[in-house]
Amino acid sequence: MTPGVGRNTDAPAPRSADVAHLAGVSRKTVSRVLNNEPYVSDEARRRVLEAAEQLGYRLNHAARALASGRTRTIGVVALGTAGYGTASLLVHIEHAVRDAGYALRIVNTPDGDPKSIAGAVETLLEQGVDAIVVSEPVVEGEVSVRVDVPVLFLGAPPAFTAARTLTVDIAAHQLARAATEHLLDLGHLTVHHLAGPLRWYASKDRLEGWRAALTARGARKPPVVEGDWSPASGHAAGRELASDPDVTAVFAAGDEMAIGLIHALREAGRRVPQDVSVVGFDGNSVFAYITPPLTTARQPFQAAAREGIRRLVHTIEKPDTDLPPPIDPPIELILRGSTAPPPPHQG
Amino acid sequence: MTPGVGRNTDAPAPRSADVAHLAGVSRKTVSRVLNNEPYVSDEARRRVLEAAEQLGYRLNHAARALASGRTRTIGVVALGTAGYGTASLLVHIEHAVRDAGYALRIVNTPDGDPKSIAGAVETLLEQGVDAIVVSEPVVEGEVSVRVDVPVLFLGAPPAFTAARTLTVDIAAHQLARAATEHLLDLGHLTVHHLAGPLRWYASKDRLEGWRAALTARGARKPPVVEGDWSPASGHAAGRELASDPDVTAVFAAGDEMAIGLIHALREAGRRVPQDVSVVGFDGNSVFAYITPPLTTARQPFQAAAREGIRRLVHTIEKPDTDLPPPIDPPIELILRGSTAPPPPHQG
DNA sequence: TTGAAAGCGCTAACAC
DNA sequence: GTGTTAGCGCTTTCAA
Repeated sequence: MTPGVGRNTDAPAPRSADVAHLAGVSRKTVSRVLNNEPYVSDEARRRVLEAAEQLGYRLNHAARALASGRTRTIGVVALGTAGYGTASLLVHIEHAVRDAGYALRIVNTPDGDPKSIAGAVETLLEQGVDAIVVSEPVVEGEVSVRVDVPVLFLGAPPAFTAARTLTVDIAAHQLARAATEHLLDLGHLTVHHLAGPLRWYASKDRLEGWRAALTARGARKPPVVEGDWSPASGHAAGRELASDPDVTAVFAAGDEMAIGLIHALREAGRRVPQDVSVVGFDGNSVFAYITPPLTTARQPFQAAAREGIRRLVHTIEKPDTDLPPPIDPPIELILRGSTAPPPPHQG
Repeated sequence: MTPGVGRNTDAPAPRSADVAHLAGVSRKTVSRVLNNEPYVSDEARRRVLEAAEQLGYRLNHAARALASGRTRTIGVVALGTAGYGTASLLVHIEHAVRDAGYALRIVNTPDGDPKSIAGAVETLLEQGVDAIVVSEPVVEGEVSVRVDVPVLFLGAPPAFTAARTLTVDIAAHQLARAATEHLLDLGHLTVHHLAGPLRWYASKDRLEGWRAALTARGARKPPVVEGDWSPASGHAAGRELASDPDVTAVFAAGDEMAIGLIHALREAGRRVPQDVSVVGFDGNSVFAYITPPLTTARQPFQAAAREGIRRLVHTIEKPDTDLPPPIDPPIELILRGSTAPPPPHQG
């Protein structure tokens, strides 16, 4: 029963013609069966499947792509290095893509500036993809590529123009706002913000959510501190903020920066959460097990990936019909131990 | 200068024949230039490149693959969910693959049992790849697939037989041994072990490194506790171990399990590192910023990915020449604050 | 150093 | 329901 057993290993791989011959049908019928097309008798279908199995037949995707003009592959431009966020999003994208019956090509771009993104897109287009996913691109200038396949921008507005452009929000703005409001609700007079690199769209988005919350409550808007997503940058920011006694609450744009920040605060003798409250951003569950457990805003990576790929595949396969209505991603703030009411006011 | 500007967007994409025509050469010469083959005059090369640029020409990989039988693509069977280890390895593989001039296809397999791996390999083979990378497969039964491309097993022995099989070690055994020895050197009478799922090869490898260290020193071998890589499983294991006063040192097979473990120990009133020392495994730098900072064994992901892809590409391109000699991956134990000498003996 | 012809394995369009 | 014919865009002979 093991496919290929007994077949001479040096023999050329079987082609659809071999299957057709063995099944006693034409190549076209084989093709129909393999593509689940209608108008094939059950009997023919059965014989084809049996013959394919018996020969250990594997369809040649390159030939199919060449003949059909479609690759059944989705390309992803992944951003940044091995952070939890990127990795998590990628896993969910892979899953959604495979569920949809597509293959996945990935190109990573350590820095997501327009030029690198353009290069990555160009690479994917040349490799052959039916659509492209760009995750959280950095905004800063225009990307100029000729793109004739649909493009999905995850968690950011379009960074370049394509034939068909889709956008799926990851609700970062609302999450940032919810995180900030949580701190204000606890009684903090204001909330400081440790942002990601400000040239990243993701950073701006979170920053605006934070700012919107402060504006809505009429709270003072302290200057923003800029990090680079790394725990080291959070640590550096923490040293700075620790020296300012007015700082009682900080919203960090990433969990890892939050961890570095908390470490610096404690080194400076400021307790978390008794003296300073900290909220992170991402939702990595490992930070539930540190001391103090990190309160954080969970990004709905899975929902966003599913929804995005669903819309993308729809655009590939039924370009003329309307897209299904968007599903709003869930907003989830995970309350743990790093936040508390502010310390009593020290005249 | 922008490629494609001014070209009618609805016009068919230019083919190599169009480039040949514009450059005044044959299609074969265009092909030679694009593949960096010898025997092309500088003049012809220049004209071809210029024409390609002018037309915004993009080579069709599907056609090339069909004609040449080579895809210039490497497929990766990625294991597990979004852990730091997997993600980090993947990023380094992507980098190495791209440096080598290859494209990347990825199939993820949440559980790495033989059947899932066989399915993933089959999928990649059908999509078309020149080689396959299998990262840290689980051992448990045989995988039966007919594989006629070279396969690289990263951090584990071959999980199935292929035409050509390569192996690159991630030095987990040595790292586990070094981690255990570090604890013994501090004066601990023995070291407990929190392992990953024992059906994973990676778990067994680390377990054996731990056991080898104990054997070499003639230390008692306590029963192994089994986790599932998650911080929650580390936490559960920690509750168990905390109740045993003989436990003064634990080597955890993953950083995240170590974090959960430490949390449980502290909840039970056992201080880390004063009462119990803990060493993790992976090397995620964020855990340098928690309290206490985690001592851990850093896995040489980058070195292993580079070395593995280098050997794989050699096997694809020069199958008849000898492989370059293997480069031993570096062993790196990162000493931080979660380890200390054992507490004074309590008669 | 270059080119002409043949064909990679599949699907599209159209006949039956 | 099924088969026939003609390519998809490239590389591979092999000849010049």
